[in-house]
Amino acid sequence: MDKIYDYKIIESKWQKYWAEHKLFEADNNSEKPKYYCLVEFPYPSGEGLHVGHPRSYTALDIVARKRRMEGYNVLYPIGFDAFGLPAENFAIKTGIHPAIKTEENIANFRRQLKSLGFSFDWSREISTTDPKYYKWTQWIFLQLFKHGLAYKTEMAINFCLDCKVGLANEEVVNGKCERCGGEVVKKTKKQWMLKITKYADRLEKDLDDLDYIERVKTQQKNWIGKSEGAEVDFAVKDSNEKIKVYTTRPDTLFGATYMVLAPEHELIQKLKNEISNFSEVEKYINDSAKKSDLERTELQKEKTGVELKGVKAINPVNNQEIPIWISDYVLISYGTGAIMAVPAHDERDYEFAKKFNLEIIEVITGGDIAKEAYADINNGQMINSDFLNGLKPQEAIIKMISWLEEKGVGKGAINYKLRDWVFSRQRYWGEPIPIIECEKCGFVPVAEKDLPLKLPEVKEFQTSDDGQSPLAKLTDWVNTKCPNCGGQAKRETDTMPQWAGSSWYFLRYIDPKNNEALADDQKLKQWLPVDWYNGGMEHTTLHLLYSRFWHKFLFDIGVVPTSEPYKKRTSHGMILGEGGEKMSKSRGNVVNPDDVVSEYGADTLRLYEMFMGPFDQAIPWDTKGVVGVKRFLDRVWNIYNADLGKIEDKVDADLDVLVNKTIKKVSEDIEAMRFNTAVSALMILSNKIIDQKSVSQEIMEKFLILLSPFAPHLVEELWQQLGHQTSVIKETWPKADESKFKNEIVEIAVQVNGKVRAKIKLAKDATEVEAVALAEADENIKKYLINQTIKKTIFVPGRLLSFVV
RNA sequence: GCCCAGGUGGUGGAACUGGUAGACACGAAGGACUUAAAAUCCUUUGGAUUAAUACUCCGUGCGGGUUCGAGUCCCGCCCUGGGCACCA
Repeated sequence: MDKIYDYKIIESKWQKYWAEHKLFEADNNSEKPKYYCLVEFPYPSGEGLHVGHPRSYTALDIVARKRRMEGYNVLYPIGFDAFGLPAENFAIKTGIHPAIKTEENIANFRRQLKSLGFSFDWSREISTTDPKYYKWTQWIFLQLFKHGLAYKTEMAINFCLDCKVGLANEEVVNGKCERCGGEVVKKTKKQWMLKITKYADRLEKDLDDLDYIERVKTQQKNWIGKSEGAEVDFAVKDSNEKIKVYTTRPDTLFGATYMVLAPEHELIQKLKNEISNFSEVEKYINDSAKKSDLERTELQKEKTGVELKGVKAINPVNNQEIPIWISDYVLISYGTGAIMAVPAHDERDYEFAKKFNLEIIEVITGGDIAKEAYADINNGQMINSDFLNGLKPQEAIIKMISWLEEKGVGKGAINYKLRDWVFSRQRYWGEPIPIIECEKCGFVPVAEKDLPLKLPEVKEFQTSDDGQSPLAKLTDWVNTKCPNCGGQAKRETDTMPQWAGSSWYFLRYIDPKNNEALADDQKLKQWLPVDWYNGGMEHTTLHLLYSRFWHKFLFDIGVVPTSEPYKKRTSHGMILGEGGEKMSKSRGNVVNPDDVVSEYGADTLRLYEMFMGPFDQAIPWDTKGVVGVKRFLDRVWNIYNADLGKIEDKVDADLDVLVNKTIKKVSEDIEAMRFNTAVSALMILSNKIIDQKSVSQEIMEKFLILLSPFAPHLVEELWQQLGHQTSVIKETWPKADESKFKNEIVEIAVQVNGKVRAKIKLAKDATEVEAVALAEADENIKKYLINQTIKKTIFVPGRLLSFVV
């Protein structure tokens, strides 16, 4: 009687076995080389695991399992990033404390993750909401504060009207809130900020030495937005004031015919008395302040502005008097908040100058400035530019910068688009910011011995209408003594953003129970850096950038031994709904992993997600494809348990060649994240075994080892059936014997004038002479070669033979 | 507008540094088993032509080019997805 592949029994049996034998626990005292695999820990939402999660987790599970068999001491941990809005919103609706809901969700996630058989080291599980964990999140914040990298400032921030919460620039997408899609307006608020800009240079430069996929590197570089140029001072006529501008095109200085200040520029108020039309100017300033980010970017069709009448600026290169305007196309937050306008060679300035009839002076040849601005920096030569005339723009830049420096009116300068990180949230479910504000002493950190500063209990979780955190209502908690002078003081009531806990979690896995330090020095040295980190593209400019920043800071103060956290970063594509659209409850196309596991088994789900398509690409879910993969596993089971094959003591040259090729292919594909073709290679091998009706024990074992990272439960069961007492994890990953397929018989193409006219079979390492002889004997080839002279013969061993006649 | 990916059968996708396009899988069609169905197994499956799974022709978004040979390289376009966006 055939034995049935009962995946439910098999999968729970082996999950239990792995846990009981602690097979996946990383060893802190091992002689083996270490390997640290990391996946982004999930936010434990109420909906449970998404089928997208296992895509990433299975991929690195495969890597982790392969590394163990290659003799590494592997750390593959998991935890939960559990602070955040959904649990809080649920609390607002139901009154159930976020901690309770979060605990429940984590339990569900843990169950789901375990049901998929990932080789996580569960003994190191962490949650960012655990006070023993966030003690160290707060501790890092205090170090940032002590080193002047955390500061509170009044500034215009992005404020989501729906969430009633301040947002980091990174969290605003197309003028809308990244999380809820609500309208985002500018609001002036006192906010805690982190000086990530201080690290802009290193965050960009150090990317070069990292093994990150190229897309991630370019996205981070674009976000950091480094640009090189010059700062130039323009004097204000009859005044001691100067207008400092940043430009990437100092070569065009002779073409600067007017200046534009951002409406928020401080100089406008200073020059109040000299500006004859100040009421008009003031009106413009107020109008643009009212605009939301969305309006300001949407209204980009028509430029607006007002001239500051009564004041003029002086162009330092030619002492020309030029008008000063204000306009909201100049941003206060970039560069110096003021520009020199060169309408002939900048599109925006051109548009503005045309609208307000301002002078346009061409200083580079090559364009037609009667029609449009000519911004090409690589062509043309300088004109109307005194000492720059005749130079190419790139040469002119160098000459101009040294001229500016010589005259003391400017210098070479670098600018970044990156802005400081808004770190306050007026929310309950986050880490309290451990700062006390004392009337006398200012901002005083909570003493390190008093950490963690626990999140107090509240009755209401709602942010107040004036945008205050729910903590602000707890007067007993808020009013406290200054740790410094003992006087009356108030606690900070804002909490940290969700990105805080995830900025360092990979360090805690290394030593998750340590209460004396965020992790032990020796252990950090043992495990860092993370060797391979996989996660979503959506975290490239948020989590990934933030955690690199924190890590660099921790490195600078001697807490961690490496300047970068992650050696290698890869990214998985999204899994879309069956119609090719994003999975969402409203579309009703959500696939629940629990259903797939119960209907087809964990091994099928894992294998399907690896097989469905290129790992880094977005792919729609296809239940039919799941069925196909399940059939494959059924057949593998039936090789031994039904009559599809026999295990025999035999030598089979064909299978021996194929198994060695498969070893090579699967090994290489896993490293290159080509899981789909690795699975296909395994299918080809199994089809061949079934085709031959029998297989030797040795080849079957090699096949099972190759399959084991993908479908570990099934393989463990079969491994046991083959007579083994220990887990397949204890085996050694096989090496391909390339000599086995060196002189395999292959079919090669014979071309005449580039067209395939015949196929011939010969040994892979056959010589050209042998190949030509065989080809010329072919009837069809004869037809093409008759009455022709062969001009040239091209032979690619193992591939093709080509005659040119 | 700029910066990344990408465009291959009915579908998801393969194709090493330019070397047999369509691996593997899904779907479909036909057959076997079955009282029947499901499951399973076998065969076929880019298009045209054909008795033929012989030969030939066409075929990797479009138009050119380089080459004995182009899905792959070069030039010029079109389209899709993602990122950035008045960043001076």
